[in-house]
Amino acid sequence: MKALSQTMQGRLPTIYDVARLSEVSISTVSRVLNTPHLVREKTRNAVLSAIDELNFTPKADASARARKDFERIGVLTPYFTAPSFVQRLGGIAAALDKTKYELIIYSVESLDQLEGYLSMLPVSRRLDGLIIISLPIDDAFSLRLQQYNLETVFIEYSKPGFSSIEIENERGGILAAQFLVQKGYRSFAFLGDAGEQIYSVHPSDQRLNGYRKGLSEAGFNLPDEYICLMPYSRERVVDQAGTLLDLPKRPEAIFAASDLQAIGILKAARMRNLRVPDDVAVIGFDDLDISDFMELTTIDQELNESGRLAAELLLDRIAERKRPHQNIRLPLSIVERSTA
Amino acid sequence: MKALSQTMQGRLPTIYDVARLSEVSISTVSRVLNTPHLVREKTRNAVLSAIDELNFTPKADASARARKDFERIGVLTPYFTAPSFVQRLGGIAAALDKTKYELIIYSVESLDQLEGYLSMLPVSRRLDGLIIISLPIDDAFSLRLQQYNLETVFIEYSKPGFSSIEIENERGGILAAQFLVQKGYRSFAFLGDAGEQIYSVHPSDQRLNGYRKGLSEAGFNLPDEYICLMPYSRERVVDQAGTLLDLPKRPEAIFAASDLQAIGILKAARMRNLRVPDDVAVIGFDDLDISDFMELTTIDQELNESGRLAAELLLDRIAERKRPHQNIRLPLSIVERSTA
DNA sequence: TTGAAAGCGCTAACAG
DNA sequence: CTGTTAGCGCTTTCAA
Repeated sequence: MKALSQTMQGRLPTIYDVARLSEVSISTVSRVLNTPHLVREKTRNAVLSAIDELNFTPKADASARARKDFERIGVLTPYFTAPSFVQRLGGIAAALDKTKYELIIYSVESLDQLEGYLSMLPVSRRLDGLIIISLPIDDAFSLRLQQYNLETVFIEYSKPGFSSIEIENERGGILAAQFLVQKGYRSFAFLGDAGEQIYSVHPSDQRLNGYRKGLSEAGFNLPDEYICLMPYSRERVVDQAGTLLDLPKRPEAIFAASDLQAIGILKAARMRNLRVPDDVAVIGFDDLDISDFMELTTIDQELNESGRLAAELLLDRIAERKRPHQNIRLPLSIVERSTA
Repeated sequence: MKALSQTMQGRLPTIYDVARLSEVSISTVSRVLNTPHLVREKTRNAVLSAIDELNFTPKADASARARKDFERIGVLTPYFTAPSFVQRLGGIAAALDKTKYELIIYSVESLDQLEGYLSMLPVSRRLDGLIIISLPIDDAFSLRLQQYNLETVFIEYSKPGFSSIEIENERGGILAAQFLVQKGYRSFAFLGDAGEQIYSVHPSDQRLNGYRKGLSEAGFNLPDEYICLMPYSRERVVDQAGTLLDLPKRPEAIFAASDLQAIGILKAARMRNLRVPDDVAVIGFDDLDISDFMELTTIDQELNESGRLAAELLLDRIAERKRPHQNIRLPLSIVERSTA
């Protein structure tokens, strides 16, 4: 026993281990497992007790079972630790919680890595389902997913033939504009993403379009100097927000394409001793958990719910392949707090 | 193509078929499946299209058999979406990133669930290693982990016979006290956890002890009315923080056991139109990503690094079982920003 | 970046 | 009845 645990070094026991312990050949062990009636009782019992002692399970069993059902759901996501992604993951984890499925996270940090995953995940096929967050997938890859029958749900993206959870980004921009106008602000700015990250979805532009549209419907326009598009990076948010605040004619209200950017504006405002919302009003987009703490007025896009729904859709389809695909649009709503 | 389908005559395709069709060796096919980044793009594409053409899927049991390990690292964690845990996870994910290991997250939300995982994980044994975050494990379970040879590293907890990453919580409290005293504040309060969550680690008490010790060494004391212990819940943080601020003699400085609680105090202060740090100074503990945005003065406990180190320790031991266990104490440091 | 070759854990044909 | 041995399809050194 002691000797054995040393030779096994943390591996699972194999029939070789059982054979050694019971002093027979591996064939005999195999026979005990498969055709026990062909083995003399005495030998068989010796083998069986060795099996017990080692807590042996034929690896093939596990694998054979696994062929029907891996009990694994994968999530392919960029910016794995950014708050908005975490909240979606939280929703997914919650939906998977009481099920048999494990949650595997594939964190994507480059286009290469994304393509690597998309090449191998469907083929190696050790997943029952896949959730892809905020990642645009080209046809070649989505075809693969279908060909290999890997059930997939998209969040913040969609593709014919797949279920998806999305929001109406343009509508969000319109909502922001309407809200700010109705609150009485008269000049408007926008802080959004420059969107140079080619491999991930960037809804900032659509939000900007909606914002512009909403403003113009109300008779306002959005001058180019009041539009600040920046690469997504925490450090520079505050600086960039500053440029908007330091404009000769400071805008009365700023719509940020994300809460993190809105919070950056708040910080920049504080550094300049500007009062929010009196000197400058700020509205964000996301409604992160922290936004409540910040008293940030924002647009709730139900991040948690998006994850939970995606997982539920996935599980439903896995359980019953004939269930139709669904393309869900989550509602957006203004959460009025104290920054606008 | 026709020739091929004849040679295959009704069998399922294997990597040999793929190799023949794409005119490479089986090793290369295997690499495309498992480590695509190690294969030249042109070769990879050739193999992939052969795979598609044959509709090849690797046999799970054959792979499982040939694979010497599971290529899976599990993380057992409570509060999976709380910022401090996310940051640790981020560190772990970063350390695992260029390796072959997948990251499986087991989110723990009750004592029952924890015990379930601790019973199953070592036995079903489909992990190469396990990282346990902020969860106290009793002897029966830790014995199980060792018995089944599941390599494990603890974060924010330790156990003889295991590697661990910890910080000196009491020292953190002392640091906070020294810092506040040296900044000239004269009356002090504490906001921490009531610690009723029996299944997870609660370092708040030790931080309080250190705080008390540091204050008393400087000749100050910490009256009971100035100690507010509350159940960990986002909603109530602000209310509870409020009670401290509404005290007849408001404390000049408050040390919060976590940044989230500190931010709660900030919000409560803002609601009362109190200036920070002039009317009340606030220092937190953690140094979350958002704390920088909040300009929160706090104690950095290197959350990212804790995750990264844990993963590295684990990988080292997995690669070489004889490597000694390590019990690492991460340094703490004051990050002075504008709230104290 | 690739290929040759030696396993992985197990089954099954064959010999004794 | 039992042991030897040759695969199964795949992964993984090791060299080239």
